[in-house]
Amino acid sequence: MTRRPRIRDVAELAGVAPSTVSVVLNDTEGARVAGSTRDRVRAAAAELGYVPNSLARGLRTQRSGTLAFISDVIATTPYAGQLIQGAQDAAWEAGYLLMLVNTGGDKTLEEHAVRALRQQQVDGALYATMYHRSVTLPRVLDGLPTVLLDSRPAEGATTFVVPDEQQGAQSAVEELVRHGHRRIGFVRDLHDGPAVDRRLRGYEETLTAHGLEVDPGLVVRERSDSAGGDRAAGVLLDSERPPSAIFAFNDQMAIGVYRAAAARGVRIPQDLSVIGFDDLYVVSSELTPGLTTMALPHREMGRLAALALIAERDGAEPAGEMLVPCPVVRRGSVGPASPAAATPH
Amino acid sequence: MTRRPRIRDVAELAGVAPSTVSVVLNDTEGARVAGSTRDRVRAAAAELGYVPNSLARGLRTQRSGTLAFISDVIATTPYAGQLIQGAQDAAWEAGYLLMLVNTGGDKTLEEHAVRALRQQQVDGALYATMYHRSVTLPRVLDGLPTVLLDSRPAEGATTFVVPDEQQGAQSAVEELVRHGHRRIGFVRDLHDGPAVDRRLRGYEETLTAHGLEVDPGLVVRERSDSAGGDRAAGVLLDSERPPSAIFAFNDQMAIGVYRAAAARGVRIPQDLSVIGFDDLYVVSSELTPGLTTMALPHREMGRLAALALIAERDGAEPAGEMLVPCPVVRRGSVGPASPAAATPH
DNA sequence: CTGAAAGCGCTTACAG
DNA sequence: CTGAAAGCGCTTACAG
Repeated sequence: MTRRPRIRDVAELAGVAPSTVSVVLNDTEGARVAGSTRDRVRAAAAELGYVPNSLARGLRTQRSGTLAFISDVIATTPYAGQLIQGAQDAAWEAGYLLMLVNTGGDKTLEEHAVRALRQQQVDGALYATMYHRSVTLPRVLDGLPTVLLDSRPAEGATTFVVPDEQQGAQSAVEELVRHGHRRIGFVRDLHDGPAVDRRLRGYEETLTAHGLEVDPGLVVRERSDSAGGDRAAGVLLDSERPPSAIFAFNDQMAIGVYRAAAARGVRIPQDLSVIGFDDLYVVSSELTPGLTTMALPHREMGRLAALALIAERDGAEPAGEMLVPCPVVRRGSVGPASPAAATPH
Repeated sequence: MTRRPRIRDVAELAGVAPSTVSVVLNDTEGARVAGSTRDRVRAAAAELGYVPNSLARGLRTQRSGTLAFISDVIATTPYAGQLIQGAQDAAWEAGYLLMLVNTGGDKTLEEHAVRALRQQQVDGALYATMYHRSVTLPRVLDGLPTVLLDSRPAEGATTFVVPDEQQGAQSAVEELVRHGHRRIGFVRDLHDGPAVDRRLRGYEETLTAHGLEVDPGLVVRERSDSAGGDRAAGVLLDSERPPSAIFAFNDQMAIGVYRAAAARGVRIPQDLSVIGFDDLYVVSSELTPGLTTMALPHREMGRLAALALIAERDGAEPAGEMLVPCPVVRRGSVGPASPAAATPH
């Protein structure tokens, strides 16, 4: 393998100075180069297969053309890929490449990693978390343009991109109301957090907006896994006045709702409508009937975050909170409310 | 934010030349520097929070300290994370950072991306695919140390890291034989490929090794999704002499096996044992009973690939084929063979 | 044991 | 319209 050509090789072949090659290949503003010279330079570069060395360029311009993608354990979840994909696509279009680091939530590793990333002169950082939560940025990130992905800053005014949880919950409930449901249960996570808080608010406000009663007895707290969903739905289905529809905090809990229904001979969607959240596709598409659920717009979030980061790096004002809408994905778990709804048989 | 310190700043503070700082901080071989000088340099570096600029270093040393991770659509599958995580961990330990590019299988994009990556002077490339298959490396990669991840080279002697499919199938069948099964069905993918070919061979050879009949009627070809698994298992369960156990090509097909069994009143594992492949955890752990399956060692594969790549970059001979064992993950779908096995009731 | 010089491969004022 | 020079921040022979 022969050595890669340098700018000087192109200059010699074209019979010009290296600086002229640089100016031509970069289309430098305000530099006047004769058309014939341009052509000669371009031809020479093409002939040699010249590709500029980004390290040398970065050293000179103080821009590396790379962005850090730092995440806790995100890359190991099924969603992560979309977040990365979206960020990468937007970065790519703007001429940036992503340097990836997964910290596994280890703060010491995180600090070392950020140091290594800064050493590589990344132009900015995307800081992503596994699910929507509140975080404190590590100090090593100080001074580097940073955008949070799927989390919000516990302090400070860092730009952040998160799903519009409240709108998602609102759309979910409206989907049910539209099908005639009037008593709608909500099986929620045990713990509070940005996601559950906003989904709960969206649920309550939408009920109110439609003149429906907000019955605390219809909201059951449980662990946010399928077993928890099973138990929570059990409480609802076994109550005096069972709901005709259940909105599950997430798809894992929705699996449990299916189980609770099956155990009681309650059919979905004939006797009970179910709507989930997250669109964990391996789950939602494999259930019978398929689960109607709110999708988390990970790809779009990744795109927007990268775009915002690049803009800030280029001097734009921090964008602050960026909410990305969650679209409904209709499968088969929502049907019309029937008078006999949720009555065990 | 004040400008980051350069090596000259450290040198001035320590009262030495920049070259001495470099030698001390890099622990350069064969360079004799007085202990007291070393201490002064280290103290000065620490005081200023000095971090060398990798771009400048890379320009000089012709090593960027970065590795490319190129994949088709891998980052969007649940497995991808582990592959990346393993590669990243190993790279990190060796002082490398990963630059990620997802091509989505687009060859034009791939070519541009590789060019950009080479422009960034990556020291080597990991080329990963979504599932075990045969690939032809793009020419733009010529001359760059490369290791294939989860795929094998259609031509050439590129080092590649893949799961040991045959051993996996062997372990799966032995797990069933150990439980007394003698008639074991195999529901396989419609198409041939490195994975299915080797799993089939492992299945057949293990049966033979145990003196069991290899009945072509026990191998059913279908689409490798749950619907396909459902149909294939149906054929097996409805046959004259149904098997007491089914080995599914992958977990998606295993879901279908569960469905076919349920539809016929065949209980798992009492009447029928099932073992899958892939350990698609969202699936395998949510089924009832939990699915016993062969895990794809993605994390380990990522580790080994990165290690092999770095070794080659450092002058080692290409390692060729690297097989990584697939461990069995026991849940609840394998039980003892019973005489009444798989008899519908 | 330590320092001065050259050079990695670019880009950017600055001359002409 | 084009070229010569300086410099980005390091490391590496080479002197001394």
